[in-house]
Amino acid sequence: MFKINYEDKEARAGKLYTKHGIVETPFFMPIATKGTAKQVSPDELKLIGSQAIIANAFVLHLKPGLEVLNNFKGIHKFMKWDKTIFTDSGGFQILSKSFLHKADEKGVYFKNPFDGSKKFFTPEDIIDIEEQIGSDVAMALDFVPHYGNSKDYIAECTRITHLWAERCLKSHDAKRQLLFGICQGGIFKDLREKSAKFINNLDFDGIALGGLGIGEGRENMFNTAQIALHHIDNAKPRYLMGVGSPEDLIDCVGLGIDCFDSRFPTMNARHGGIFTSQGKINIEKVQYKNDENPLDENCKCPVCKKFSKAFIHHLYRTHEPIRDRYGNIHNLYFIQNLMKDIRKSIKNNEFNQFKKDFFKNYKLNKNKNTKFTYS
RNA sequence: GCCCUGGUAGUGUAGUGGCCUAGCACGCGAGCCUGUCGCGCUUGCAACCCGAGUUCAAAUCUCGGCCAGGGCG
Repeated sequence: MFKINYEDKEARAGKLYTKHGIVETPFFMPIATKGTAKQVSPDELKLIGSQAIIANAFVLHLKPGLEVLNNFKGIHKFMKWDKTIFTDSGGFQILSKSFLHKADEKGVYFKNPFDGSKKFFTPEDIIDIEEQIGSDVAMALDFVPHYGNSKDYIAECTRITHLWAERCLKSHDAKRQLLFGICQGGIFKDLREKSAKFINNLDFDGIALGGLGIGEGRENMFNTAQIALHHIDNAKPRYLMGVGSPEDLIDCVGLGIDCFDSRFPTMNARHGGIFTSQGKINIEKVQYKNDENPLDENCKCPVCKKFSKAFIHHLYRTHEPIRDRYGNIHNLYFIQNLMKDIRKSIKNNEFNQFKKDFFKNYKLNKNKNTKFTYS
């Protein structure tokens, strides 16, 4: 169940009710594909302000496997996270050469990257796995095309996504967990509209926008999200999968998105990219060698409370493993704090002013439309 | 004093006459990362100990010097 409590133009603040608690929206989920956020413990995630995380059903089904998870009566008790857990279906792994063997409208042939074995999964299989894992919110299996695939191909992926969506819904036990559907369509207006309408018309508990943030660039992403949102019920929670960066989160909340997840904060942290109120910096640069200030002057995270830029810089330069923890904790805290501020500003009807103030200080990267490819 | 061996980016190395405007790794600099298998990706910087020869052509061969390591006295 989802309830909107405040609206400020398109932006909304509300509550998503799940079996493991209420999630205040809009919110961001750290990624815990294998049942843990990289380098950060559940207790720390709570301190950081995370209300929910997202794990990966397909990956967990490979390791540790459903038998183990069933012995623990589900993922929550296994990983010791008693708040909300989403599970991604594995649809995104279709983009990955190391996972995908082939896919057609019957289902997906996934490779097990650990031992090379191939196995066929129907949408029903995936739903069954997600139910057994015991997440609070399951994601439907979708067929994610690469950015840059032909329109014909993307139309076909979208068609299959729709077939799968219906089958996921049909086989899903609504009493056990919430189920979100995912629209596709690439950045093609007609395909995206059609897909948003189709998924919206099914009885999902939430609607996700999939296949974005994969190289199309900010402008295409915003335009596409906006197009899709026109055809999605206002009352349903909207989830933009795979986003993202501080700047994208703010802008997308402004479009009316309630829910996000992304590896962006943690992946950046592992590569030296640190979020600050002035913009993203690379902590490995020499200019921080003697900098006694915290990573971000305005941050109250445990890392900023204690350490200097110079020390963190040193940890990165010397490849000390703990640098990943500090970087991840800071970046995740930065994002959770941002979401908290965003929620507050919506409640006070000051979202636009908040956004303006944020971008006054936050320097955007020069190259915003860099393409990258999954392998 | 004599003999041997070796001197290639900051470091470690590849290269024994033309394929070397010298390769690789680490380093240093710049950029990137968006439903994570990934301490990753892209790109730039930086060297043939010195001198004289041989040769159409030398990091590579010869001679002298300097330096380092080893052996003999």
